[in-house]
Order: sequence, then structure tokens, then C-alpha cells
Amino acid sequence: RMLQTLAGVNLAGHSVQGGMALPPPPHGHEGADGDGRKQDIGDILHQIMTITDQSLDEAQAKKHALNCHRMKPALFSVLCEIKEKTGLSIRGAQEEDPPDPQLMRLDNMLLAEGVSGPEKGGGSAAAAAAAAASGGSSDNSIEHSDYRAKLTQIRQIYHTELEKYEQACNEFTTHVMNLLREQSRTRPISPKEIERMVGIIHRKFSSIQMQLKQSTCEAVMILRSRFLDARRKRRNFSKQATEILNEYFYSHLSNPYPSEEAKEELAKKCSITVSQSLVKDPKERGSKGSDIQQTSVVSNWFGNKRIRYKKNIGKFQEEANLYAAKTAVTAAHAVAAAVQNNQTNSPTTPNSGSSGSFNLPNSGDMFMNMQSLNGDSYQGSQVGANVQSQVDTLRHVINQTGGYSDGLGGNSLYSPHNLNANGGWQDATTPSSVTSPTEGPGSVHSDTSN
DNA sequence: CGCTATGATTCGTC
DNA sequence: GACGAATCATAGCG
Repeated sequence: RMLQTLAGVNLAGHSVQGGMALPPPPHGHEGADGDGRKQDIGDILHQIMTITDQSLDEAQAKKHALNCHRMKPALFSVLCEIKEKTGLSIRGAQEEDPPDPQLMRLDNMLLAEGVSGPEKGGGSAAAAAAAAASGGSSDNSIEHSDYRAKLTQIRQIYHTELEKYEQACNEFTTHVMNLLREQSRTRPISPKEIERMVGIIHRKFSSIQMQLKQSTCEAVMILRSRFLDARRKRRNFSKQATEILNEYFYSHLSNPYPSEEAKEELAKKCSITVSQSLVKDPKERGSKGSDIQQTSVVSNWFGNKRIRYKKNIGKFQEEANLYAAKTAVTAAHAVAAAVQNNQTNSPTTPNSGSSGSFNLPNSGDMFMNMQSLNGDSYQGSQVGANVQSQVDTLRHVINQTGGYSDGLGGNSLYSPHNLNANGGWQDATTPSSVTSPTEGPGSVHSDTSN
């Protein structure tokens, strides 16, 4: 309105009333006053719309004219007064709003994923190099480096975009502030107002940032799920690993439940790759890290093995023979040493490889000795554990060869599955499982089912 | 391409 | 939390 007024006075020589003095339109429903205001607004709009058509010089000249107008200081002070009064109502309407919880969540996630925050390792090249150095043959290192590379890519995009936004925000803020400063010559603008305006701009930009963060989070989630899916893929163990696990399984057939330590040892021996152990979100696993993950793979294997062995013992018989024979020699030797028995006519002619040819002289005595070692007193001790495994192996071989059948009254003391009537593994420590050869009902369940 | 083997996952139980 | 059982899903073979 001031513009209109001043422009009117200055350029057209009209007074304020000049505008109002226009003749009323012939069919006006509203009063003359309303139409006059309409006209005013129309003029202003027109001026605004045509402002781009004006040349810069023209606009500058107009501005200059406005600034130099004799009424300007007076009008300016009036405006200041009005502003002082109305500005108060604006102030305090918008206080510092609390941090957006969703934004905080996004920030936290980006931080946790290593997208925001300090750079780790520094770039994809470093990540790839680190992965290559750490893993070597493991295919997981490839996957892992791939994941890292992709994450780094996301990270880079995120930071570039963020920087762009920040730059744009700063530029825009500066621009607006310049504009306001410029405007403050013709209208009163308090620093508070500038501050508020800056706040508004920042909020606008932060909402854009939020979108960026959100889409970055989504990208990370997608990458993550894809990576996890890839890890879900089943990888067969290496032959050696399967062999080692099978050896343990068949040599501990009476109690194929490896302890945590044994699992760890087996995992180490089998060099279970991390990719095989990263089946679940690592966060879900224990804090111990890869050890626990790898032993869980071993647990999986034993769980599967137990159930499948039990389900179809016949199918595994050959395999059992193979592994039993494989370990028979060492087992026999070790048992001989462990037992420290004078009467150890140690099986020096193992004929390894052929399960059917393994011969055990004095098998009865040997067996009895082994029985005694199978007691509780040895459980838990290293010797006990060793002996237990060797006992298992020997028993198995014995059973397969039938070499012990004489003198044991046909009671097959070694059941290849050592399963009780319920289908579960007999507890090796319970006397009833393997004790007296003369046991009656207890042995009924034995391998005749084969 | 179908089938089997096998590693992983899920669910219920103890 | 470990385990068994069932199931899923893929590797690998013929």
C-alpha cells in the first residue's frame, strides 16, 4: 500500500484519495469502498506481475525515488510503531521445538550403520583391501568387501548430498538475509525477525535433510537385507571339514554332544568360514563374536547329523564304518596308553580302511576295561573324554566286525546308534547304557533293528 | 529338470 | 538356552 501510495503520489501525482475517487462501476454489488480496495489490490498485483518486465534501471530508479521521498521517514517510523505492536504477537508463537524423534532415530541408525559419523577405514579401497587382507580365500571376504563398498558408496552419496543441502541452505539464508537487509531500508525488520526467518529456512532444509536421511536409511536396509539374503545361501562345508566333523561324531557316537570348547575346537579345525557363521544378524548373536557364531554352525551340523543319523541309521552305516575304522588305530593306541594295562595286546594289525577286517584280540577284556573307563569318574577329565571317544570308536568297529561277539553272549553291547527306547541318545554316563554284558532288557533295543 | 544331500531356520519342549 | 523335529531352501549330481 505504501508502494502504491508513494508511487501514486510520486509518479502519477495522485493523492491517496485519488484512487478512491474513481467513479463507481455501473453494476457494483458492493459499496464504492470495496471496489476501491479491489482496485488498489489490482494495481498492486499488476505492478508485481509487471515488475519483471521493468528494466533494472527503471526499478532502481523507482526504488531510489521511494527512498528519497520526503514522506518516507515519517511513514517509516509509523510502520515501525505498527510493527512494534503487531510483532509482539508473532514472537513467542514458535519456540524451539524439541528434536524430532524420528530424525533422532534416523540419525542413530545412520550412525550405527557407519553412514554418518567418523569414517571407518576410509573409503571403499581401504575397506576392500582390509577385507582382502583379512579373509583371503574365504568367499565371505568378497561378499563383505562388496557390502563395505556399497555402504561406502551410499555413505559418499549421503555426504555429498548433505553437503549440497547445507551449501544450498547457507546460500539461501545469506540471500534471504541480504534481501531482508535491503528491505529493512524501506520497512522495519528486527533482528529477531531475521532470526526467525533463518529458523524457518533451516527447518525447511532440515525437512529435506530428513528425506535424504530416510532414503539413505532405506538404501542401507535394502543393502543389508540383500547381503543377509546372500549369506543365507547354503554353502556346503569343505570335504575336510565334513570329515573332521564326521570323525568327531562317529567317535563320540554314544554321546555326540560336543561341549562348547569342543565345538570351538572343531570350528577352528574345520576353519568354518565366517560366511558360514554369519547366518543371522550378528547383533542377534552373542557378544563373543565369531567364536559363538562359528560354534553355532557346528551345533547346526551336529543337530542335523544327530537327527538324520537317528532317522535312518541304515543309511549312515557305511559312513559310520568308514570313520570308525579310520580312527580305530589311533583310538586303540591311545586307549592302550590310557588304560595302562599290562594285558594290552594292542591291535597292531589294524588293517585300516577295511572295516570288516579290523581284529581285536582279547576283545572281551579290552572291552571290560573300557567299560570301567566309561564311568562317571572319568567324565569331564581330558583322559576320560579321550577314552570315551576311543571307546566309542572301538565299540563301533567291534560291532561292525563282529569280532567281539564271542564271549559276549550275542548281546550287542555296542549299539551303533546307542539309542534308547525313546529314540534318544543314551546318556553315556548312565550305567545302564553300556554296562554289564548280561543286562537283559536294556539291550533289547540294540542294533538288531539294522 | 528332478531328486537327494545338506546347511539353516523355526517351533515346541524341557 | 540346548535340543529334537519339522521344514525351508539351495547345492550338486545324474
